[in-house]
Amino acid sequence: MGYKPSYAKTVKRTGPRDIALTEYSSSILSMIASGRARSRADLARTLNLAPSTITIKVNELMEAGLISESGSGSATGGRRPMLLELVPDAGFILAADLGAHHLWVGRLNLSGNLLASEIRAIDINDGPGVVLPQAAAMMRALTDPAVDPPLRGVGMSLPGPVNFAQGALDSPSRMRGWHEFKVRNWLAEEFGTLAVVDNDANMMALGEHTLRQRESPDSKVRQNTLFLKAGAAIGCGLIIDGQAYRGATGAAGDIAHVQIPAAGDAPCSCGNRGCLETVASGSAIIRDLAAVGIDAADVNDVVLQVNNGDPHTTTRVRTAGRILGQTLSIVVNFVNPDVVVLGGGLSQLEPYVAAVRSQLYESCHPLATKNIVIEASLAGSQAGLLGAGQLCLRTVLAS
Amino acid sequence: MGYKPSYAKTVKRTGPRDIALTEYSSSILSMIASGRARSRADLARTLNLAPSTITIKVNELMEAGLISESGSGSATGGRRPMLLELVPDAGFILAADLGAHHLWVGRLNLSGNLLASEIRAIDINDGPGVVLPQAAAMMRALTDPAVDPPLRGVGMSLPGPVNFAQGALDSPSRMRGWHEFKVRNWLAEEFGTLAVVDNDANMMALGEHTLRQRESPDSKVRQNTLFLKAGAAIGCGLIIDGQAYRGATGAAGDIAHVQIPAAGDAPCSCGNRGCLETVASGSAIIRDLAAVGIDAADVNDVVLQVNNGDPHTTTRVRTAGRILGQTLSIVVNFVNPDVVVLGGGLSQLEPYVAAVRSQLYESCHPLATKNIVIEASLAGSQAGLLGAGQLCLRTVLAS
DNA sequence: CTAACTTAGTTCGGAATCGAAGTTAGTTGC
DNA sequence: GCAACTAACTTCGATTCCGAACTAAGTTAG
Repeated sequence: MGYKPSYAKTVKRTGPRDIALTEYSSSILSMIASGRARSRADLARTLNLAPSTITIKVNELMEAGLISESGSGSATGGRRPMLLELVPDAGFILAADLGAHHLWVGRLNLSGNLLASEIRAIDINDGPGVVLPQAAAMMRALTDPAVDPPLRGVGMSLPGPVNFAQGALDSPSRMRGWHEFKVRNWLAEEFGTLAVVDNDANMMALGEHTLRQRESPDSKVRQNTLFLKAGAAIGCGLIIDGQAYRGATGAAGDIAHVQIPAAGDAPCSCGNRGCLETVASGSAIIRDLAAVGIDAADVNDVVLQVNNGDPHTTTRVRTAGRILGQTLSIVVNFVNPDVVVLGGGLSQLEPYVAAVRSQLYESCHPLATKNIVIEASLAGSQAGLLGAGQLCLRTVLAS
Repeated sequence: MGYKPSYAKTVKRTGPRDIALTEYSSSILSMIASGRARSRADLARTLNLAPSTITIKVNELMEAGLISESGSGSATGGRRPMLLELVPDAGFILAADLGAHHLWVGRLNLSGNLLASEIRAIDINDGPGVVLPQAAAMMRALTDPAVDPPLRGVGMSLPGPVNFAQGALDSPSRMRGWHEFKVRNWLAEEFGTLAVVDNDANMMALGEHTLRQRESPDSKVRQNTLFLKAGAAIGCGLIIDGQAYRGATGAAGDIAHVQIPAAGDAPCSCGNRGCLETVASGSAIIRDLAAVGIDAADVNDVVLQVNNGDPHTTTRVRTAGRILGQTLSIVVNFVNPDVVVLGGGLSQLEPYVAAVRSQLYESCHPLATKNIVIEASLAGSQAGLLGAGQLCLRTVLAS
């Protein structure tokens, strides 16, 4: 056979009608799905293609039943654009957000909208042999083979360091039995479809970023987002140029296990001592509250107590925010993002967000905070599920 | 009028022969100049174009006198590639590396090779009105209008935070008179050509990265480089995907003014207290040595003393390296680069490099140091000049 | 040393993309 | 409420770029 061009540009695609689509067709689908472009003119700008080319491609995709027009947008001094969307029932995506103690699954249409979801308490330490079949069953419960459009892919968010290329966790702490278990392959075989897995912070970052892009498609310049997940644990996801940045070995975004002076030599789940996570995370707060006789089972309890005005808890949360802000400022200085988003359970607390924000403004170089936006997550607890769906969607549409 | 396509693909280019070159022609020139591709087959892979297209483009460029074949490379199991290079005298580039106390200028051919250079002591605090004309005169001294090929561009490395879009410094400490002075515009007007300026750490990072790419064109995967410049001051440049990463406001890479415990509340030139730079920089070492009666005028003196085996200085240098390594580990964990390069005067000292390296291995997450390379700069003191030339070259060839 | 394989580069017809000019449909300012 | 402007989208001929098949020139294994 010999000649296998890596620059191949023509791909076959199965869909409502089998039709040959060119390279750019999948980019177009990706752009529409992720909200990076909403009209033909948008597409021409974003993909750097001639408007005439876009017309042809869009017509092909519409004839193939993959996209459709969905009314017109608002004018900006000229003719108003025709908005485009993926035909919602040309297929669907299943997504799962796996935490230490919860399993949240959802179903999304090809526009990346969450249509249904289900949550259940689990113990991650039961290992993949128990947890993954549970997840699969819950996801299947959201489908009905008799009437469903085709399943296009499955995405899963995992609460530990993920080797993205392998589709597996790499030495996660507090996740017995998961080390190097090929989660992605398992999902792909189980559902007989494309699957993607990534670290929860990355997924949440992507989910949040996509949501923000859709909310304000005008401000297309804000493409560098730093997402900090502060729940029971601390994690960080980075979006550079609209895409998840994973670094050389997929470890990028680690910030929880930085040694900080305020932590003294408190032992950390990672095996080291004095990590940020032993002071600024939800677990650390809960531990410290227990020491003074205040009972909180999980981060939600902490949130409740602060909302009820408990002064001790509020002070502790504020301290955690300030310390996190100090460490985060190093990273913000270095990465110089457009947006810093605070997610995870603690981000629901205004005192926490305020503490992080003010500490960032104090500790960062003025140039780094010049036009920065520091806000709590818009996606909230859905961020992980949305991100897992979004990453899956992008992968599906790009393949 | 009216229709100004931003996706325009056909550009005119002045050269030995005026000829219309397509979009890809400039990419080809860039790739060859930066060493990212050395043969037609390389170009096809790197640019994701069909080999046939490359043939056509390369022939055009050769007819236009911009590139030429330069012998054949070594075979890897098949026919050996014909190496391509920019015709050295189709033009040249001037570069300048400006420091607090030195001004180093150089002349490069279109292959990015340094052909001649000149260094002089200056005082940056004389301001742009004095220093820039000096620089221009020194650069002119490297040219001979009678016999030279055309000057294609000028690049300058600046020792402070640069707003890249503006081409000016933004609130540099210890650089009286430079704030918001439009250095790039000044150079462009002075030489009547394209000009680029950037922060010294970014320039050095690019110079080093380019050099490494040429040394081992086989390992094309190492595209994420973190370059740490440790001289009198500390700076950091980041190469992501082969290109300088500057962040939202051009402030990316700042690491010198992180507050660290070891610094206590030592005052820093930035106005804050307790910055990394007050402990781990060359200036800090010189200051501390003076306090115990050891005289060192600049970083070179420190280097000499360590090489002469002065135990006190060596210990101090090792301490600086360890402290730097601690802070750097936060960034290395977060960015997860393929390569960490140590540059600047202190990087000539094996004890310094060893201290940083061992501290990084100790403090970083194992996943982040899995395949990492931590080395002293190959470009050495030329890094800044090479980088300034390289960035200029890339800009020229891409325009 | 030959056969099988691998990699580099070329040729040429056909398909994909472009660019200019035009149409449609708004906004803005007087 | 009209003229001038701006933006979105389409049409169609001209051009570019691709892909398959080919030549060229090496390596490897028996």
